[in-house]
Amino acid sequence: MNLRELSTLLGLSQTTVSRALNGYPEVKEATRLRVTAAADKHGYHPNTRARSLATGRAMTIGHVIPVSTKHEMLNPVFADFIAGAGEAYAEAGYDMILSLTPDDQQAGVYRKFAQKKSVDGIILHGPRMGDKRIDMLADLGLPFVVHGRVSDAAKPYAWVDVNNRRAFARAADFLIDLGHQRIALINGLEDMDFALRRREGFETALTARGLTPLPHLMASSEMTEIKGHAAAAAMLGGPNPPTAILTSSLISALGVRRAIEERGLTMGREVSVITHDDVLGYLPNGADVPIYTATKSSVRAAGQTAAKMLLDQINAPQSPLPTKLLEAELTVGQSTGPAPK
Amino acid sequence: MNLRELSTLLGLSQTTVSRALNGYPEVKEATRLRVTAAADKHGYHPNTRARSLATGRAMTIGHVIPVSTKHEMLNPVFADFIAGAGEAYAEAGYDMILSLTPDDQQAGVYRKFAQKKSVDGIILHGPRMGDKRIDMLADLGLPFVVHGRVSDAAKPYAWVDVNNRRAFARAADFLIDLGHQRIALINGLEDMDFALRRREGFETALTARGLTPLPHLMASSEMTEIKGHAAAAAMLGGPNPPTAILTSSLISALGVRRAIEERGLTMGREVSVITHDDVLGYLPNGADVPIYTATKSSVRAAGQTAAKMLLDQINAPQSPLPTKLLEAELTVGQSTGPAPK
DNA sequence: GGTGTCTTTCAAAGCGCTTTGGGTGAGGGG
DNA sequence: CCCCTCACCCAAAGCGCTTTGAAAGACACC
Repeated sequence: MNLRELSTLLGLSQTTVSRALNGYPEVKEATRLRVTAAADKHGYHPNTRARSLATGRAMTIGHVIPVSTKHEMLNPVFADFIAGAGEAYAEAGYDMILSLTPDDQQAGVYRKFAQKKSVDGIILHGPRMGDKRIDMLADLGLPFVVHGRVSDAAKPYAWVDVNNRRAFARAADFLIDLGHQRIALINGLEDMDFALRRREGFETALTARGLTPLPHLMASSEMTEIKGHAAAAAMLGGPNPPTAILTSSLISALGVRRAIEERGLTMGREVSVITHDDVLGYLPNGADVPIYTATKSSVRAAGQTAAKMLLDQINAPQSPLPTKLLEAELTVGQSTGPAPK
Repeated sequence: MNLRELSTLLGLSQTTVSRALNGYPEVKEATRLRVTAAADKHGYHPNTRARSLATGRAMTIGHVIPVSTKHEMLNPVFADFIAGAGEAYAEAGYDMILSLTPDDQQAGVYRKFAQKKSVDGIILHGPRMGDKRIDMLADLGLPFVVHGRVSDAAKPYAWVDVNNRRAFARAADFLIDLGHQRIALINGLEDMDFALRRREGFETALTARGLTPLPHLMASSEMTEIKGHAAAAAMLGGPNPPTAILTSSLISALGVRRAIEERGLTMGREVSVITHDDVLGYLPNGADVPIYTATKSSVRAAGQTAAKMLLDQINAPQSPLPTKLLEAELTVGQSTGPAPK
């Protein structure tokens, strides 16, 4: 069923039917009702491709997910972020197209998106230090919102980000208040912008309280159970082991806990652990009482606000570039306690 | 830059330019080179919407991801599956559109996809017992491939699935060979088709070897660390505790291990564990020597083959419906050992 | 009855591409 | 020299929709 068939069926012109369905005022209420009823009955939905060709709007948002060529790994937060964004799109009648792209082909993908006119806007994931994608996208004139920030971008841009610096500073402060002196940081890969900010927050808090960040108590690697375990095991087995550990993700924290228990220690007693928690649906941090003390910030919520911001940009291109800093909340669980005397 | 501009720039007709770019034989090799060079230089890519309107092919595949309305949870395997599928699409020049859809709105989404002509085919995720989506899609006449199977579908359909029954039977056999008698199953939610098959395989293997599957040693819940821990803790703390546990996912297995160690036991000695491992990128099971004995089957690879099957279906609609059963490999790690005397 | 103002409807153009159905000129055979 | 066949290129239709510009009808007012 297409517009022509529907209109001849109704004995009306395509114009009238189209206007009736799209809510234009030039059509009598009675006819509108007749039209919508018929459309419903025959399950008529306008052909997306024809419609976007005519309107110039794709009603589609592109997500470009970087796939590391080195590790072939997909950051598990994307799934939740996209779930959040998807809700916003569904509500606004937008579709989402996903492009898994190796690091080195990113630029081309954005250009193609712009030239093929297949999306009205883009969400940029996983920004890195000195990411050149931002300036490129700004030049393309395609609205976009970044999940995260790039510290040294030349042009202004729209973004949604967690206040990583403050979150990790607060977590460190909390541990220091508990009397901990040797605090370790098990961070994500520090070519990611968010990881850098976390370290900055961590170091700032320590020095502000008169402590010196110790190199042997700072690790940076992929955020997996294995790597978390390895880093923690090395630190706990080395000289001057930490009494507290800050971790960048719940998955690493699982490994850290394993390393602690392997040494016959108890998390929350001999060694305290605070983790950042992206609140992923399949990795709940405790049910009632949270197990891990954590800086919580829902990635899903971030996805939702990023999507809404992008849609706003698309509908009002002249408005100033929106930015949104999400604060993580520090929830206390059973993984922290006073420093052993 | 659009086709008209490009063609006047070259002093050729749109027809010739289009043909040159699309590899038709009616154009001299010299002109083709001239055309492609100009297209490259100006970064010309045909407008997707116009092209698909003209050809009738969307060059897009739809993935409908069910979002449980109850738990609001997104199965983490989707990310890896989609990464695999994405590779296949990128290679074939297809786009992927994602629709996160609450359970109860699935039907509508498929209908819309079909009517709006926005996709050429669909991949169906997370099939359940008695899933009605299959018959519906078959009626719509849109090519589709199911990730998983539906035991009681009325019509034939294309699918890719792991041989869950055999995988779990082999795992159980392996444990029985090691002398285990009280073997537990910590399964996923059993309204999912794959979970049911796993239980069938488990029970079949036990009875074939003269053992009786015990209700108190079979649990079924979401596959999270927390739930895995809870189920294992209950079993190990109850009467007639298991000496071996079969688990449906690596994430649950982490919880199971935690429960074991909490009781002062050692995984692989007092209690053996075998898990199914979907080989997710961010959850590697050991680096060199695998930690967990596991039935391994890469979800990413499944995504890739599913995507290829779908593209084949689209290009040759008359060919018989393809199906592909992937065998899981049983890799031995440190989490299993002979039954304690 | 003529004029003007709304309201309601329509015909047709246009979005950017592919594809059908020629057309033109060069080369070869009779 | 004429005709036929290729090789190469082009004009125009059509994909299904939105939107512009205009026409037709209804109504009121003078």
